Amino acid sequence: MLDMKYIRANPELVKAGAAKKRIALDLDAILALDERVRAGITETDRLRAEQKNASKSIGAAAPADRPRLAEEQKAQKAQLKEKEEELAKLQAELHQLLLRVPNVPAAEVPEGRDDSENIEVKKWGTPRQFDFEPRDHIALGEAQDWIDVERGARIAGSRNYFLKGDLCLLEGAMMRYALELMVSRGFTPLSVPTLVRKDIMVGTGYFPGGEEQAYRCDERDDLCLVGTAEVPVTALHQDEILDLKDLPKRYVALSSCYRREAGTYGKDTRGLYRVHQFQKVEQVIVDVADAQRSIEHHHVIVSNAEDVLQALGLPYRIVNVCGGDLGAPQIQKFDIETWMPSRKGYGETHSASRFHEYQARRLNMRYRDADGVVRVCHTLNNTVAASVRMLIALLENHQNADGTVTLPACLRPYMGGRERIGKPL
RNA sequence: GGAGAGAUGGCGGAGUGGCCGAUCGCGCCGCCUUGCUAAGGCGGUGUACCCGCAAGGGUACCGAGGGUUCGAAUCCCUCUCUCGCCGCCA
Repeated sequence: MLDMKYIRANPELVKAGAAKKRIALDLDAILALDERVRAGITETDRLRAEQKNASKSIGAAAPADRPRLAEEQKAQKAQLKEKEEELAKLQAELHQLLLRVPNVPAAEVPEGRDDSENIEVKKWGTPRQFDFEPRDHIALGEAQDWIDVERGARIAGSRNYFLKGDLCLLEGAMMRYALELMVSRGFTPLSVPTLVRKDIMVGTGYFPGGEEQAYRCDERDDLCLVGTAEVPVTALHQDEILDLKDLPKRYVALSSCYRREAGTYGKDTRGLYRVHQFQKVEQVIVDVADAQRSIEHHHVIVSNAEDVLQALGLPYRIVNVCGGDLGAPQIQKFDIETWMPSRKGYGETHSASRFHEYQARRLNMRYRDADGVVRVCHTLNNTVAASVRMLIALLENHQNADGTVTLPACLRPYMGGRERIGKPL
């Protein structure tokens, strides 16, 4: 959420930002409503002050006079109540509108309508030239009895799966490697709730707007399944005023992630590219409101992810996500796409976002700066390693002609020291 | 799931209808006293919003939301959370 004061001071910037993101926004309606709200506040404050003074003088008056004076206050009270109700309604309306005002994208975000216009900013590694006919991860996984999508679907519907045997272990190995790498870099590991209250979904910017993508248990329990550990981790310090000396906060969390994938029928139906549930290690940074420091953190969290991919020996590219493909909350986003032979292309495995105070303001997460002034934090996050999508890349890129898969050195300690998995087919 | 106790400022802890945005203590900040240290004295010390060029003024907030009242931290209702007890489950 943007600060109303900022919007008032920079309406053209906000409008241009929404336009760059291709998000419809009637800012003038918001500005007009804001005027009415402020006038309402001034008015109710004045009436309340009168009311308070009158009450005080009743308390000070002779007891005999009090009933008469109290009687006279009743009309005032009714008027105040009416104004208050009117104001509360306007404020609620304004708040709802503000929740939908998109964050202003950075100047370095490219113009563009959709992901086809994202700009590649880096490429690492060379897609492997196979001297045999490579299998895709499903063919390989089923032949090795590593993947069972049929029973997954029977038990939980389409886009659900079982991982078995060494692939199950490999998933754990990759998660553990990613987690430990981040811990070695000073990130605090967290085990987090994956069911969160609806206001946390609002606080992190997923609601309103993303309701269709979330599994919801809120009818009975007001809880939603998170699509990423970003949600509980970013919200960890909700409603807190943090000490400057404790910033930045660096967290890493492994969690299950749940996505409804509404509106993707017929898209990526083969294999495990698009699934309803997966494991992910996520990194989150909370720091002071300093644009330059946010940019530095952004680079760091991207390079953390790059280090994982490089250690895994997976070719990837980084794209600077264009305005039209950017979500409402982000200032800027870099997606990392990993080479997947079966797609004959790069598939998104990481998403590094910079928010400035958009999330922190909604979460009411602040800190006291060196001058003692309370300010709203900045937040960022990025994937470290995402299961299934990166398992696809691992299996497909590192497969051998005989159907075995060579393990990257960094994962071997987590796989009993083995160099490869799978039986010759 | 059942019966109970509690929730006040950074912390501790008063406060049972008007003099309470809240005594006091600790902590913290500033100044002062005192060779140093220890100790002491004085003053200050929440968040948000509105009006104002500013100085300043105003409003709200005592877990959350409603209610009673001219007036609520204080009375009533609902909810949440915390703590310990019983039951159930792991």
